[in-house]
Parts: sequence; C-alpha cells; structure tokens
Amino acid sequence: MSQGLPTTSYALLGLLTFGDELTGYELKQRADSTLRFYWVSPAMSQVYTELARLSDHGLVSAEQEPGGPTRYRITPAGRRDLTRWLADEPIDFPALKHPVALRLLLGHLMEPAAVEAMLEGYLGDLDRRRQDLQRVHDGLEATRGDPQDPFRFPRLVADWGLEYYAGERRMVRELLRRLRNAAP
Amino acid sequence: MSQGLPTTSYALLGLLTFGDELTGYELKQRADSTLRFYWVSPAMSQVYTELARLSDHGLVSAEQEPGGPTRYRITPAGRRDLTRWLADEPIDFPALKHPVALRLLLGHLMEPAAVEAMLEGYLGDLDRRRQDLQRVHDGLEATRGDPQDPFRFPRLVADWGLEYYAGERRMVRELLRRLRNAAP
DNA sequence: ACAGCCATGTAACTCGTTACATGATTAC
DNA sequence: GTAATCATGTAACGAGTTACATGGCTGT
Repeated sequence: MSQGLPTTSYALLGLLTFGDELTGYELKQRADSTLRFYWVSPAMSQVYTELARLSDHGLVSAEQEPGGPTRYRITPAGRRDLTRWLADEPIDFPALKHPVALRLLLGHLMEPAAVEAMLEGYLGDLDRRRQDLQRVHDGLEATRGDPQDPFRFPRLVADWGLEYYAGERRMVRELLRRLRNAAP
Repeated sequence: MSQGLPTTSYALLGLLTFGDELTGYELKQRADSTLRFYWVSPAMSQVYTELARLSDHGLVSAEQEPGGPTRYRITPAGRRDLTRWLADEPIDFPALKHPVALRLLLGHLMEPAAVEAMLEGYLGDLDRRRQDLQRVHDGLEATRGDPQDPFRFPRLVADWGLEYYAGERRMVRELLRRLRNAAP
C-alpha cells in the first residue's frame, strides 16, 4: 500500500473495469459475487465511502441521471492509477483467518465429539460456499471462447477458488478420519 | 464474538494452555510460530495490550519475579471462559485476503508476462512459507506417541497448513500452464 | 397493506497497525 | 564496543464494522 489508497479501494475500482458503469448498490453486489471469495465483502456503507473517496481523487466519475440513481464509471486517470498499482505495488502474502483451524489448535480443551461436530459443520459450510461460487462461475461461462472474453481472468480465479474448497474438503475429511482412528 | 473479547484475545489466551507461563515477548514468539499461519501475528504492542486486558478480566495472572520479566499464566477463570467460548461461540467461515488472486482477477489490465511473473513470485513465497511451517511442524514431532501428547492438535493443524500450501502450489502451477497455453 | 429490494449516507466504535520511546542483557 | 535480542509500553492513526436514519419503487 504505502503511498496511496487501501487495497479495498483498488479492488472496488477494479470491478469497474469490466466495461460497465454501476451504482453503489450494484457495485456491492458485484463485490459479493467476486471479491467476497478472495478478498472481502465491504459493507454497503463502506462501498459508498470508497466511491466518494475515489471520486474525490478523480479515479471515478459520478453521473447523476435525473430521476435515477448515481452511476459510477472509471476515468482514464483511474485506469492509469490502477494499472500502475498493479504493476508497482508489492504483493503481500495471503492472510488467512481460519476460526476452525484456530479451534482445532485448542482441541485439547474440547470434547472429542465437539471437535468432530465442528469439523462436520465446517464441511457443510464449505459445501454451501462452494455452491455459491459454482453459481458465480457458471454465470461467467457465457463468454467462454469469445476472442475479447472479458471474464477469462475472473473465471480462472473462480476455478482456483473451487479447487481450494475441494482441497479443504478433502483435508477436513482426512482430519476426521485421523481423529476417529486415535480416539477410542 | 458478540458478548466478549475479540477472537485474537482468546487465541492468545489459548496459547497459554500448553502448560507453561510466558512473558509477553515469549507469547509473541509462540504466536509467530502458530497463530501466524491460521490467524494473525498480532503486533508486539498488541500482545501487551491484550495481556493487560486479559489480566483486567482475571483470565490471566501476572507474576512479577523481582529482577526478572513478568510472566503470565492462565487462571482457572480464564480456562473456564476459554472452554465456554470454544463450546458456545458461533464459528465464522474462514476469511481469506488473497492479494494474488485479487490481481489475477484484474489480469486483463496487466501484461501477460507480468501475470506470469507474479504467479512465479508467489510460488517462491509459498515455498518459503511452507518451509517455515515445516520447521514448526518438526519442532512438534518430539512428543509424538506420548500418551499425554500436548502437541497432538497443533500438529494436526500444521499438517492441515502444509497440505494447504501444497494444494496452492499445485493450482498455481496449473494456472501458469493454462495461461501459457492460451497466450500465444 | 406490507414485504422486500433499491438507494444513500452519517456516527460511533473496535480492532489492529505503525511510530515512537526506553532500557536491560547477551553474543561476538 | 556494538549489534542483536529481550522486555515493555504509549499515542496516533487507519480500515472497516454495526447501528441508525431515510425514502422510493415493485410485486402480491
């Protein structure tokens, strides 16, 4: 980050590079269907705050159509800043906050059955999450093979996420197996 | 969280349940070798802040040995609160902040060579991270097979993390393959 | 008529970070 | 002697959240 806007700002700005102009509300929806899986889902209130800031910096333009909502579009300056950010900014290692792993670390303070129940609950959550992402992924399939395919990279990232969920599922099952083998 | 301390507080408290008493400094080291991989590495200053808060709540006791540093130990109340937290508190789905995936999502704004370089850089970072965790894991091997093995769960979590890094590595290699197949 | 979605924002607050400050002890 | 590690804290700030407030429009 160092000299500039927070990452979430650039992330939201990036969501405006897919050829359309969005309202704050729509931008939040797009964040919920993409950013959510690899970054964060900013709160509605933060989306508006960020849009105001991006607008102050001239990175997006706000077009108020009379009688309608305000639509935001990335400006040439915004595009310039974003590509510069992508090219120059150092990239942090991914940060994971994993409440299940954290609790498993403290498994000696839990009933064995509670540990198993927790992991099984997590399997269910994972499956729901995976389905959400699968739907997003399917929605990106439309443009596949297109010469100017705008969703090529989002689709790659979605594949990555799906693979991550699959791996997580395999490993949690393996952990359950190990716990059951050792318990009795 | 709802009614109580933030998760990081309980996480640090949890690190005091492995049978020893630690200084703030040592607690930070333990966090760096465990929490870092699944949760966060709180800053030194935050470790002291949390210890003060835990102490205020009577969840740890501070023992000041004259001429030496202050050592913190979990109290019975702390153990009670922590096990209650583990049993009752709802468990959030893991939150991932993945700067590499975020940038790949915006791959259409980068040079193809820059995208590949980014992923290769990430492979290197992953490998260094994996080695760090491997060393931590090896340090936990000592007590394997022990009847009262205190590190059984930390070892399971470390295995989980190592598997995650391995999966991530596989998938990034696959992404590089796909990018190269499509580029020319 | 009422629910649910679309649309926008402010205010208070929490978590956690960096910067700053200090000083003792240990290793080379 | 001087660098690294051990040890402890305060202060300022930033990022992001929840709670609150408001109001139109749409479907049943």
